[in-house]
This record gives sequence, C-alpha cells and structure tokens, in this order.
Amino acid sequence: MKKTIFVFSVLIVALLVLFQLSKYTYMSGDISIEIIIAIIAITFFFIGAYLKAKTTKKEVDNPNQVDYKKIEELGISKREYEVLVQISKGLSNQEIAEILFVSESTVKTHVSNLLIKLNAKRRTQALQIAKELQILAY
Amino acid sequence: MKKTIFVFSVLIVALLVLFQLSKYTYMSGDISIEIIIAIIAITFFFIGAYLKAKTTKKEVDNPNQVDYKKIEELGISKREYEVLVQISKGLSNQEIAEILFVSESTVKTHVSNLLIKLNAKRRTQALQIAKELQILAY
DNA sequence: AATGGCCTCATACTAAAGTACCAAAAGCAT
DNA sequence: ATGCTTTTGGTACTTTAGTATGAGGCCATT
Repeated sequence: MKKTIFVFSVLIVALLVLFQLSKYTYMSGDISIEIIIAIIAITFFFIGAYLKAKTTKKEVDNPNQVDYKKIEELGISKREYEVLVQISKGLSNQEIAEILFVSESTVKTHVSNLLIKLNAKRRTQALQIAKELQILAY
Repeated sequence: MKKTIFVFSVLIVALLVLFQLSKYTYMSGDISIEIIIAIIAITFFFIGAYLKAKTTKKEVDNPNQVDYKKIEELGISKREYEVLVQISKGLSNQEIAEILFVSESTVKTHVSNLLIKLNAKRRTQALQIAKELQILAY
C-alpha cells in the first residue's frame, strides 16, 4: 500500500514537471511540439508497462514460491526438506541416498518423519500435500 | 508475431493522429496544451499497461494447462490418463481401484503401461515427467 | 555437564509398488 | 464379421517403500 502511494505521487510530480517543461521548451522554440508529445507518450507507455508488471508479478510468483514459514511450523528439518525436494524430482530412496551422501536407511528415516509431519501415507501424497501447502515449488 | 506487428502499426497511427490533433486543437485555441499532454499521457499509460498484460498472460496461463496433443502422441489412453491423475492426487493403487471401480490388478496394469509410455521407473518420476511435458495440471 | 534436537545408520519387519505374462471381454472401424 | 485397440483381470514374482525400534555422534542451549 505504501508503495502504491509512493508510485502515484511520483507519477503526479512527473506529470507536473512535464507540463512545465513543455511550456518552457515550446515558448523558447528550441524543441517542436511533436517531440515533446512523443517523449511524453513513450514515457507513460513504459510507466504503464512497468506498473502493470509490478502488480501482476505477485500473482505470477505466488504459486511458484516456497513458504518457508510453513516448513518451520511443520517442524520439517533442513535434511528432511532436502529429501522432500529429491522425492519431488521422482527419485528413489537409493538414488536420494547417493545424492545426499548418506545410506538408504537414513533416507528412509527422513521419509518416515516427513510422512508423519505432512500427515501423508505415501510419498506421492506427501508431494500433493506439500504443493498444496506451498512448501514445494512446481 | 503477426499480432506484434499489428499492435505496433496501430500505435504509430495513433501517435500520428495525436500529432495532428494536437496541432489543430492548439492552433484553434479550443483546448489548452496541458489537457492534450494529459490525454496523451493517460492514453499511452494504458496502452503500455495493456501490452504488458498481453505479453505476460501467456506465461501465467501456460504452465497450468494440459497439452492433450502430447498425451495422444505418447499413446496414453483415457483410462491410463485417469489413473495418472489419481496418482498425482497421492492415491495408492488400491484407492485408485476403488475410485475407478476396477480391481487393483487393472490399476497396476495401467500404471505399468504409463511408466513405459512416460519412460519412468517410478510413479513419482512419472509425475515429474508428466508435469514437465505439461500433461498434468498443477 | 546435561539436555534436547538433529543426523546418522542398522536390523527386521510389513506393506505397497512394479514386472512379466497371459487371457478374455468390450468397443470400434473397415 | 474380422481385426485392432482398450480395458479388464489374474497369478506369481521381484523390488521399493515404509514402520518400528534402538543407538551413537554432533552441536547448541541451559
């Protein structure tokens, strides 16, 4: 909200500056009216594009971002989360073990803890729940 | 591409029209220069916003849609796809069997065929590949 | 120094998942 | 009607996945 007010304030100031500038340059006869209008058009074209990008950015990013607070809330540890990420890549416990340089037993332990914390019965269900909770990026 | 050319053509024409309009109205003295500039600013502000929205829309929609052509290309049947959808919901073979009113054996057959067609070793990998191929919605 | 949380690993299970192979019924297009 | 694909289902088997339990090491906090 504060940002919105700031942006619009800047916009209004810019508009007023352009008014004065246009008057001055037109009076002095240095620059033709066409160029002034062109500059204004281009300027506001990019301002419009920029603001639209800003407002839509959150909608675009939101479903693709990880809610780290929720991970903490669920009591999921760093290592457990790493395992979860590997599961989402479709890897087996053995493959995850090799990537994380631990034994398959360790991976199984992490997976079991994950299933409990995510209240899931299977790893596929864990993935679905994790995505619903925005814990995993797509 | 064709759209882009069309849009920019319209933009240039609009700009030229505004040039002439500004000249005429300024000469006749009906409207002050400030109002002309304001109109141009507002107009191009919205044009910029509109174009930005157009270009980002595809990026937003794209990752959330199903590519049915690709499903056909892979030779995945209706029933097999139904099973794939249930897998993505985190269900077990037994649960899928109950939902689709078939035996667990049938589900296993479908899953095996799916894994071959998606070139996956596990159901979790099948999910990852399916999402990469945009066969599954998020 | 003791406590608690995390990571590690092992053993011994049980439960799913997945493979291979076969086969019959159903739906569909020529 | 005759192929063709899909769907269905079974048996027998192997491989992963997941549970339960215990235990040692590490590290930060108290």
